Amino acid sequence: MTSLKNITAEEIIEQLSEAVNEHRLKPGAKLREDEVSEVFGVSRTIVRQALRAMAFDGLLTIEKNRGAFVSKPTLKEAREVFQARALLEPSTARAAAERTTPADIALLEGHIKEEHEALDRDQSGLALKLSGEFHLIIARIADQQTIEQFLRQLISRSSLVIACYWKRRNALCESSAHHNLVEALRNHDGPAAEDLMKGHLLDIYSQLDLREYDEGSISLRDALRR
Amino acid sequence: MTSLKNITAEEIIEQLSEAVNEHRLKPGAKLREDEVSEVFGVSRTIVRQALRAMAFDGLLTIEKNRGAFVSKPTLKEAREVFQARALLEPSTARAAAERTTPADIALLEGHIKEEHEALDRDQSGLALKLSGEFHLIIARIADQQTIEQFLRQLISRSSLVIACYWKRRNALCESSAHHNLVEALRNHDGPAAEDLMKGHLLDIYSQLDLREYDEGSISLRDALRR
DNA sequence: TAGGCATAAATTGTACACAATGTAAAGATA
DNA sequence: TATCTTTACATTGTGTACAATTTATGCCTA
Repeated sequence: MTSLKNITAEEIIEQLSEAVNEHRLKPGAKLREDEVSEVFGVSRTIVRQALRAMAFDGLLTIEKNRGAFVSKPTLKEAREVFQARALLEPSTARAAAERTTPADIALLEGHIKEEHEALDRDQSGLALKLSGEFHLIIARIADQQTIEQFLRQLISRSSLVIACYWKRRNALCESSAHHNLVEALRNHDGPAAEDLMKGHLLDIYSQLDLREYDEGSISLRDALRR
Repeated sequence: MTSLKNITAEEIIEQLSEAVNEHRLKPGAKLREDEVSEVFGVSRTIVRQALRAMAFDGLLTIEKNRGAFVSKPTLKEAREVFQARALLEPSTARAAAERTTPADIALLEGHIKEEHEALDRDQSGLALKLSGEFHLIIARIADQQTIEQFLRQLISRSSLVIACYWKRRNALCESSAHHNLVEALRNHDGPAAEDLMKGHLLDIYSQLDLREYDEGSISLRDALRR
């Protein structure tokens, strides 16, 4: 797959991040340094760089002397991720609408097509990754690199949130939200794009099961006695 | 100052970040690994961890094989930083207003007092750092850790922007913006807090000199002939 | 003297060895 | 048998040596 020479830390980050975003690596999974270094054929030094970088993005959690694990967002973090997205993305969509070019439209439509194909093949992980990329492209169209970087983190974390809190496990629903957004962008209709994005995020949020539950050790005792 | 034993990467990050935020380390300054490791009495391994972490926050820029430099924001980055803050901070201030406790008010007022004292002593770097922390405290009051982390980055970068693009060099103006914000928080007046924050950010932004300028070698020739 | 080339010095990048820590297994004691 | 202790193993953390690269220096030539 990857040519065996000179794998950089960035390439490892890329591949591991993709695996997390596609739910091939699930929250809680441990990434042993030796294992990763063998897989990619590099020294632990490079692997450590990659793991630390991913920890900065919130994808991994590094526990001292214990190792790197795919992050498990808490309920609070899950809510915060979508609250932050709700602040950043609608305005960004509006800004994008005012700058969208025909080439951008073509790119977005190609992306939507790939999403549909992935869903048809029951590759829900791939579809989820593509769906996240769709949001990133909008930030790129808006030509907002700073916001794009924050969104990259937030969207990756959203993938973790979905892995942990999605209501109906195997049903990643097909919606026309992305299609409608592209229409608004094509028409350079900023306010519409903003509203659609706002609604789209609320829609995703509403499909998460973010009810409180007991995490305390007291309920553990109860759970074990049946 | 710091006890000489077991300095961690986090402590180095803390101290170097503070130096950048207070403009003791200016944009473009180089941080040699050997030098830093001698100053803190640790090995290069630890220093590299710290430098990389700061690069993730945008405080430093690491150029391959050349080293770590305090970042110089471009005009575009400067604008983006304040555009991002404009999206995040007003809403956060409103949320904070609804949760502010008397203890929070006391903390904020103490902070403002320190700011004034620093300005009176012409410690503009210190005043700037304190001013940034004020904004962070509001995010903390709002109990939004995710946004707080983004803001931490944005505020540090704002410090770099101010170092590069502030109109009147030695005049960091005393304003009542922070005081007015505290009043809104004390009254649990969310909408007022939101508006005040919006205006405050615009105010800072307007004091930056973000006009386009020629960076090409052509204008250099002109600049030298007088 | 200015420019370019070769060499030497300084600095960063990487691999690896060893130390520190955590984890699992085996044994002892009640 | 259950629990605690001890021991061995596995894994991460850090310092250091060396390689790769950049930067500075001196020399040569036109």
